[in-house]
Order: sequence, then C-alpha cells, then structure tokens
Amino acid sequence: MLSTKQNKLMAVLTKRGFIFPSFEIYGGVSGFYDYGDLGTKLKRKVQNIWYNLFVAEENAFEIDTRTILPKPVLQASGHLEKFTDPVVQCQKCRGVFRADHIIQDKLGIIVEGFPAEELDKIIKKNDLRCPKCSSHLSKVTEFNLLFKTFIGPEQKEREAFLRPETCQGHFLLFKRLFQLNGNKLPLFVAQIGRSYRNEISPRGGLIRLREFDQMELEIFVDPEKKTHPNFKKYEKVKLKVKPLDSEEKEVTCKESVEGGIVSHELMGYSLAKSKVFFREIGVPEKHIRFIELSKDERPFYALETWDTQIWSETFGWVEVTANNDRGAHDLESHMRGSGEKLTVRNEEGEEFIPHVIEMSYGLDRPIYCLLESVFVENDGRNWSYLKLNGKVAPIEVAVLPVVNKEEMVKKSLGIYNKLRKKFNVKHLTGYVGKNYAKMDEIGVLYCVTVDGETFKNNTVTIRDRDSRKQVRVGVDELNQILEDLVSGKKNFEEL
RNA sequence: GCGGCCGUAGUCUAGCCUGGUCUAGGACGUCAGCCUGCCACGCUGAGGACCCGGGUUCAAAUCCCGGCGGCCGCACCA
Repeated sequence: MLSTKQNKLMAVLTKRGFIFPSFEIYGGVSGFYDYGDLGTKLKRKVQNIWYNLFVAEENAFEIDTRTILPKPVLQASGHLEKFTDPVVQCQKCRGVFRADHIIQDKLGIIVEGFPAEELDKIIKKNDLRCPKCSSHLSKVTEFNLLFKTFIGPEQKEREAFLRPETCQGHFLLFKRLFQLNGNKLPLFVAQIGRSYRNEISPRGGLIRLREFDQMELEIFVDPEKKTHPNFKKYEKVKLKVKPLDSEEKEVTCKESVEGGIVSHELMGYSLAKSKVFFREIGVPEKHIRFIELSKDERPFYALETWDTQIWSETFGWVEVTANNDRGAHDLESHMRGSGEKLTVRNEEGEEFIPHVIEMSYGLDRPIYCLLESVFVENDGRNWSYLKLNGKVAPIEVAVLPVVNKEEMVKKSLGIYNKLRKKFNVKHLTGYVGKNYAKMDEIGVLYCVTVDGETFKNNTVTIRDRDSRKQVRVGVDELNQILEDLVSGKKNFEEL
C-alpha cells in the first residue's frame, strides 16, 4: 500500500537533492536511482560508520575487486544455474521447476536454449503438469537476475556477468589473502562495492534496486572454531530475535549463543554488531529485529541465515542485512570449478575447507529505512523534517543572518568560513523562519544565527532542530560547543 | 512478466468525457528587487508544463494505437 508518508518523503528527498530517478530525462528506468549531493554525503557517512565497526575494529583486510565476473566463476558459485533458467511455478503447491527439465523428462526432447515462449507452447500443448502434485503450471518465466555482457568481442565463450554480490571477490582471492594472513585462520576480509541484479520488476524506490551498494565482511574460519576473540565486548547487546521454531523474544547476545538460539558464537556476534551498527546510524532500537530463515527461504549456499530487519511503516519488516553461515560452499565450489586447492591445515595437520561466516549489508536499503524512521511528517505546524543524528546528517550546521543586511551577512559568512573547516555547513540568507524550515527538512541539527547582539557582545544563538529552542553562546566557544553537540558528547539541554 | 488504474511546470492541480475560445488557468515552491530584527511573513516582478512516438482530423492536452514510466494486486525478490 502506498503511504502518503513514503510519497512525501520521496518528494522531499528529490526536492532537496538526496536522490533522483536515474536517466530521468530519457524517461527513467525503474530500479535505478542516482544520489545527489546530500544523499552522497549521507551515504558516505553511513559507510564510514560501517567501516569503523567492520573493517577498522575487526582489523579486516580490505579489498576492492572487479564487478565483472567471467562465466565460469558464476557457474561454479551456482548463481548461473539458479538464475538464468526458464522456470515455471506450480499454481497449487508453489513448487518452482525448470521448464526445460520438465519437458526433457516427460517428453524426452532436448530444448536447451529455447526461448520461454517456445517452452510455454510445448508445455501447454502437451498439458504438462507439476511433477509433484500434477496441478497446472504457471507461464514460463525467464530468470535473468544476472546482467550479461561479453569480455572482448561478442562470443559465447567469453560471456561475463555483472556480479550479483561482492563476496565472490573475497572467495576468489582467498588463497592469496590466506597467505598474507600468515596462513592462519580466522581471516577477515571486507569490501564495499557495487552489485547488480536484473530484477524482473523492481518497485518501492530504494528498496529494490538493480544497481546497488553492498558492504560485506567475510570471516573464513575453522569449522570447529566459530568463535570471536572480541565476543565479550558485545555479549551484553540486547537482541530482538525471532527463531524459526519459537516466538519473538528479547535476549542478550550471550543468551542467544548459550541458549542455542543461534548455532555458534560468531553468529551471535554478527547479530550484536548488526544491532550496534543500526543503532549508531540512528535507527530506533524497537525497529531492529533478527529473524531466522527456514531452509526454503534462505540462499542456496547457507547453512544458517539470520536477517537483520528494520521496521518500515510503508513496507513492513525490511531485510537490510543477511548474516549467513555459508559453510564450505563457496570455497568448495570454486575449488571444483577452478581446480585450485583451497584447503588449509589445522595444527594437528588435518586438511579442511574453511567455513565462511558472512555479514552482508546493503547500503541503499538501510539508508531508506533510516530516512523513513527519522522522517517527521508533521511537527505540528505542517513542517516536515529529518531527525538525523550528528553522525549521519549530511549537513550538521547552518549559519544565517537574522536579516539580509550587508554587515550581518559579512559577519555570518566569517563564522561560516571558520566552521567549514570542521563541519559540513551551509550559509543561507533571506527570511530566517523559512531558512530554519529548509534546514530542518534536510536534517541540519543546529542553526547558528547572527543578530544585532552579535555586534554588541560577540555572541550568536544556536537553534536546536528538534526542540526549536535557542541558546546564546560566545562566538569564540562556538566551535567547541558545536563539536560536543554534533558528536553527541553533550545534549542541547545541558547548555 | 500478467491484470487494473494513472501520466499537465520542482510539487499539487484546473482543463480531457462533449477536439477549436488553451498564446494551457490557479496554488505552493524557485529566482530577482523591496520590506523584514527569530520560525515556510508581506508587496512587486520573472522564469517554468500538456511523458515519448505514431495515427485520425482543417484543427489534438483532449479521440485512437504503440512505447516508456508510476501506483495497486498476482508472481518474482538466491
């Protein structure tokens, strides 16, 4: 259901330059959005918070791998087989089958490479039914989740695809990185980058994109040692969890591990960190939960999956992070596909394939969910504003003269230029009331106003976005005070 | 992808049914000037639109077809 809130938010975001529909002047294409100035700044700030938590704190290797993958890579990973085939779905039991397989099995004719319409005709003509329950089948649809291209001249053997997830890069580099890690596990590898999925029909703005950013941390571990040296630091984090076989409940990270809700320490750790990340960027705690996926729901490679979900008024619970235990799947399949040996030995000399624990974050979705949860549609005067915290707000401070008089503008510009060294700050002239409203709308936390008194005693006022209250402070202490406020060290009320 | 609804400035909208008076009207926003000493203020002025392509017609924002895009439902979303 389309809510007016989402409509209003998207309108504000476009109007103020956070995001724009891509290729708009050519009519646009669904599933693609560009980020404008404010959106890009917001995105970078969210990325940085992730970086601090998942790269810096984890002491992870950071990599930047290619977005184009040659066909054999995706053949090995299983993506190609899963997502470029014609499929039909049983209308009764909901089973999904490969259309070409059904035809081949029942009729014995080879139909590889036939277009979906041909397969559809054959199925209709021969009245082929669901192999499980013999009910009618849906129309044949082509799964084209991978964007296809060619390396070099267009020829079948050089087919390539845009990566559907960044982590294939981690797996492909495993051998090298393991060596650089002193042949030791665990090995932490992180990457922030683009991925592409050719969704059949993306909807919902930033929720389902065809080109999107991911932030992924893959931890290669000994399957016997799915633990984390830093576990203690996060064991007390409270988690709202919904396990497969029981009701939603709140437990600490430690309890989730000890109570067997998650199957090992690293999974508990992943969830706790996820909670901390989303809390930091400003998602209300009650809007964050973790849900275990059943075998049918989770990706084909996963042994265990816990999605982090954020509550959206418009879309309900939205998946923003997949915390996966990928087991040995990836290294095993790339070992098979490439012929390279990707096993390691433990201290006892036993050879094994490392398991992969994955924390896979989207960037665009969390940003949308965040924006929706901090969007105040009406503050009581029919103004809307974004209640972003200082860590993510694209612009933290604005400076404005109370009236558009030359000497006042000169003064406020001076203050603006000083503040620019430390903050993302805007300078505005014109009618103050309107400017406050404009700044509220893009999430600016504090407005510094130059007025008549500034000339008498060198003071200015700081206006707090959320309370709209103002306090008067000396120009000399402005920098320090703003820094404390923006970083969250001080509350506005304490001033 | 299938079915339903829809597409007029940055936004909301009038006009469409019943083709001509539309050189497309209004409101908000934008910009400029004046005013203004604290919360989308007031006055004056400026700029800005019929989604794209084709057809019917003397004449198309208006009727018809196709495309693109949006929303809703179904499906899809490893």
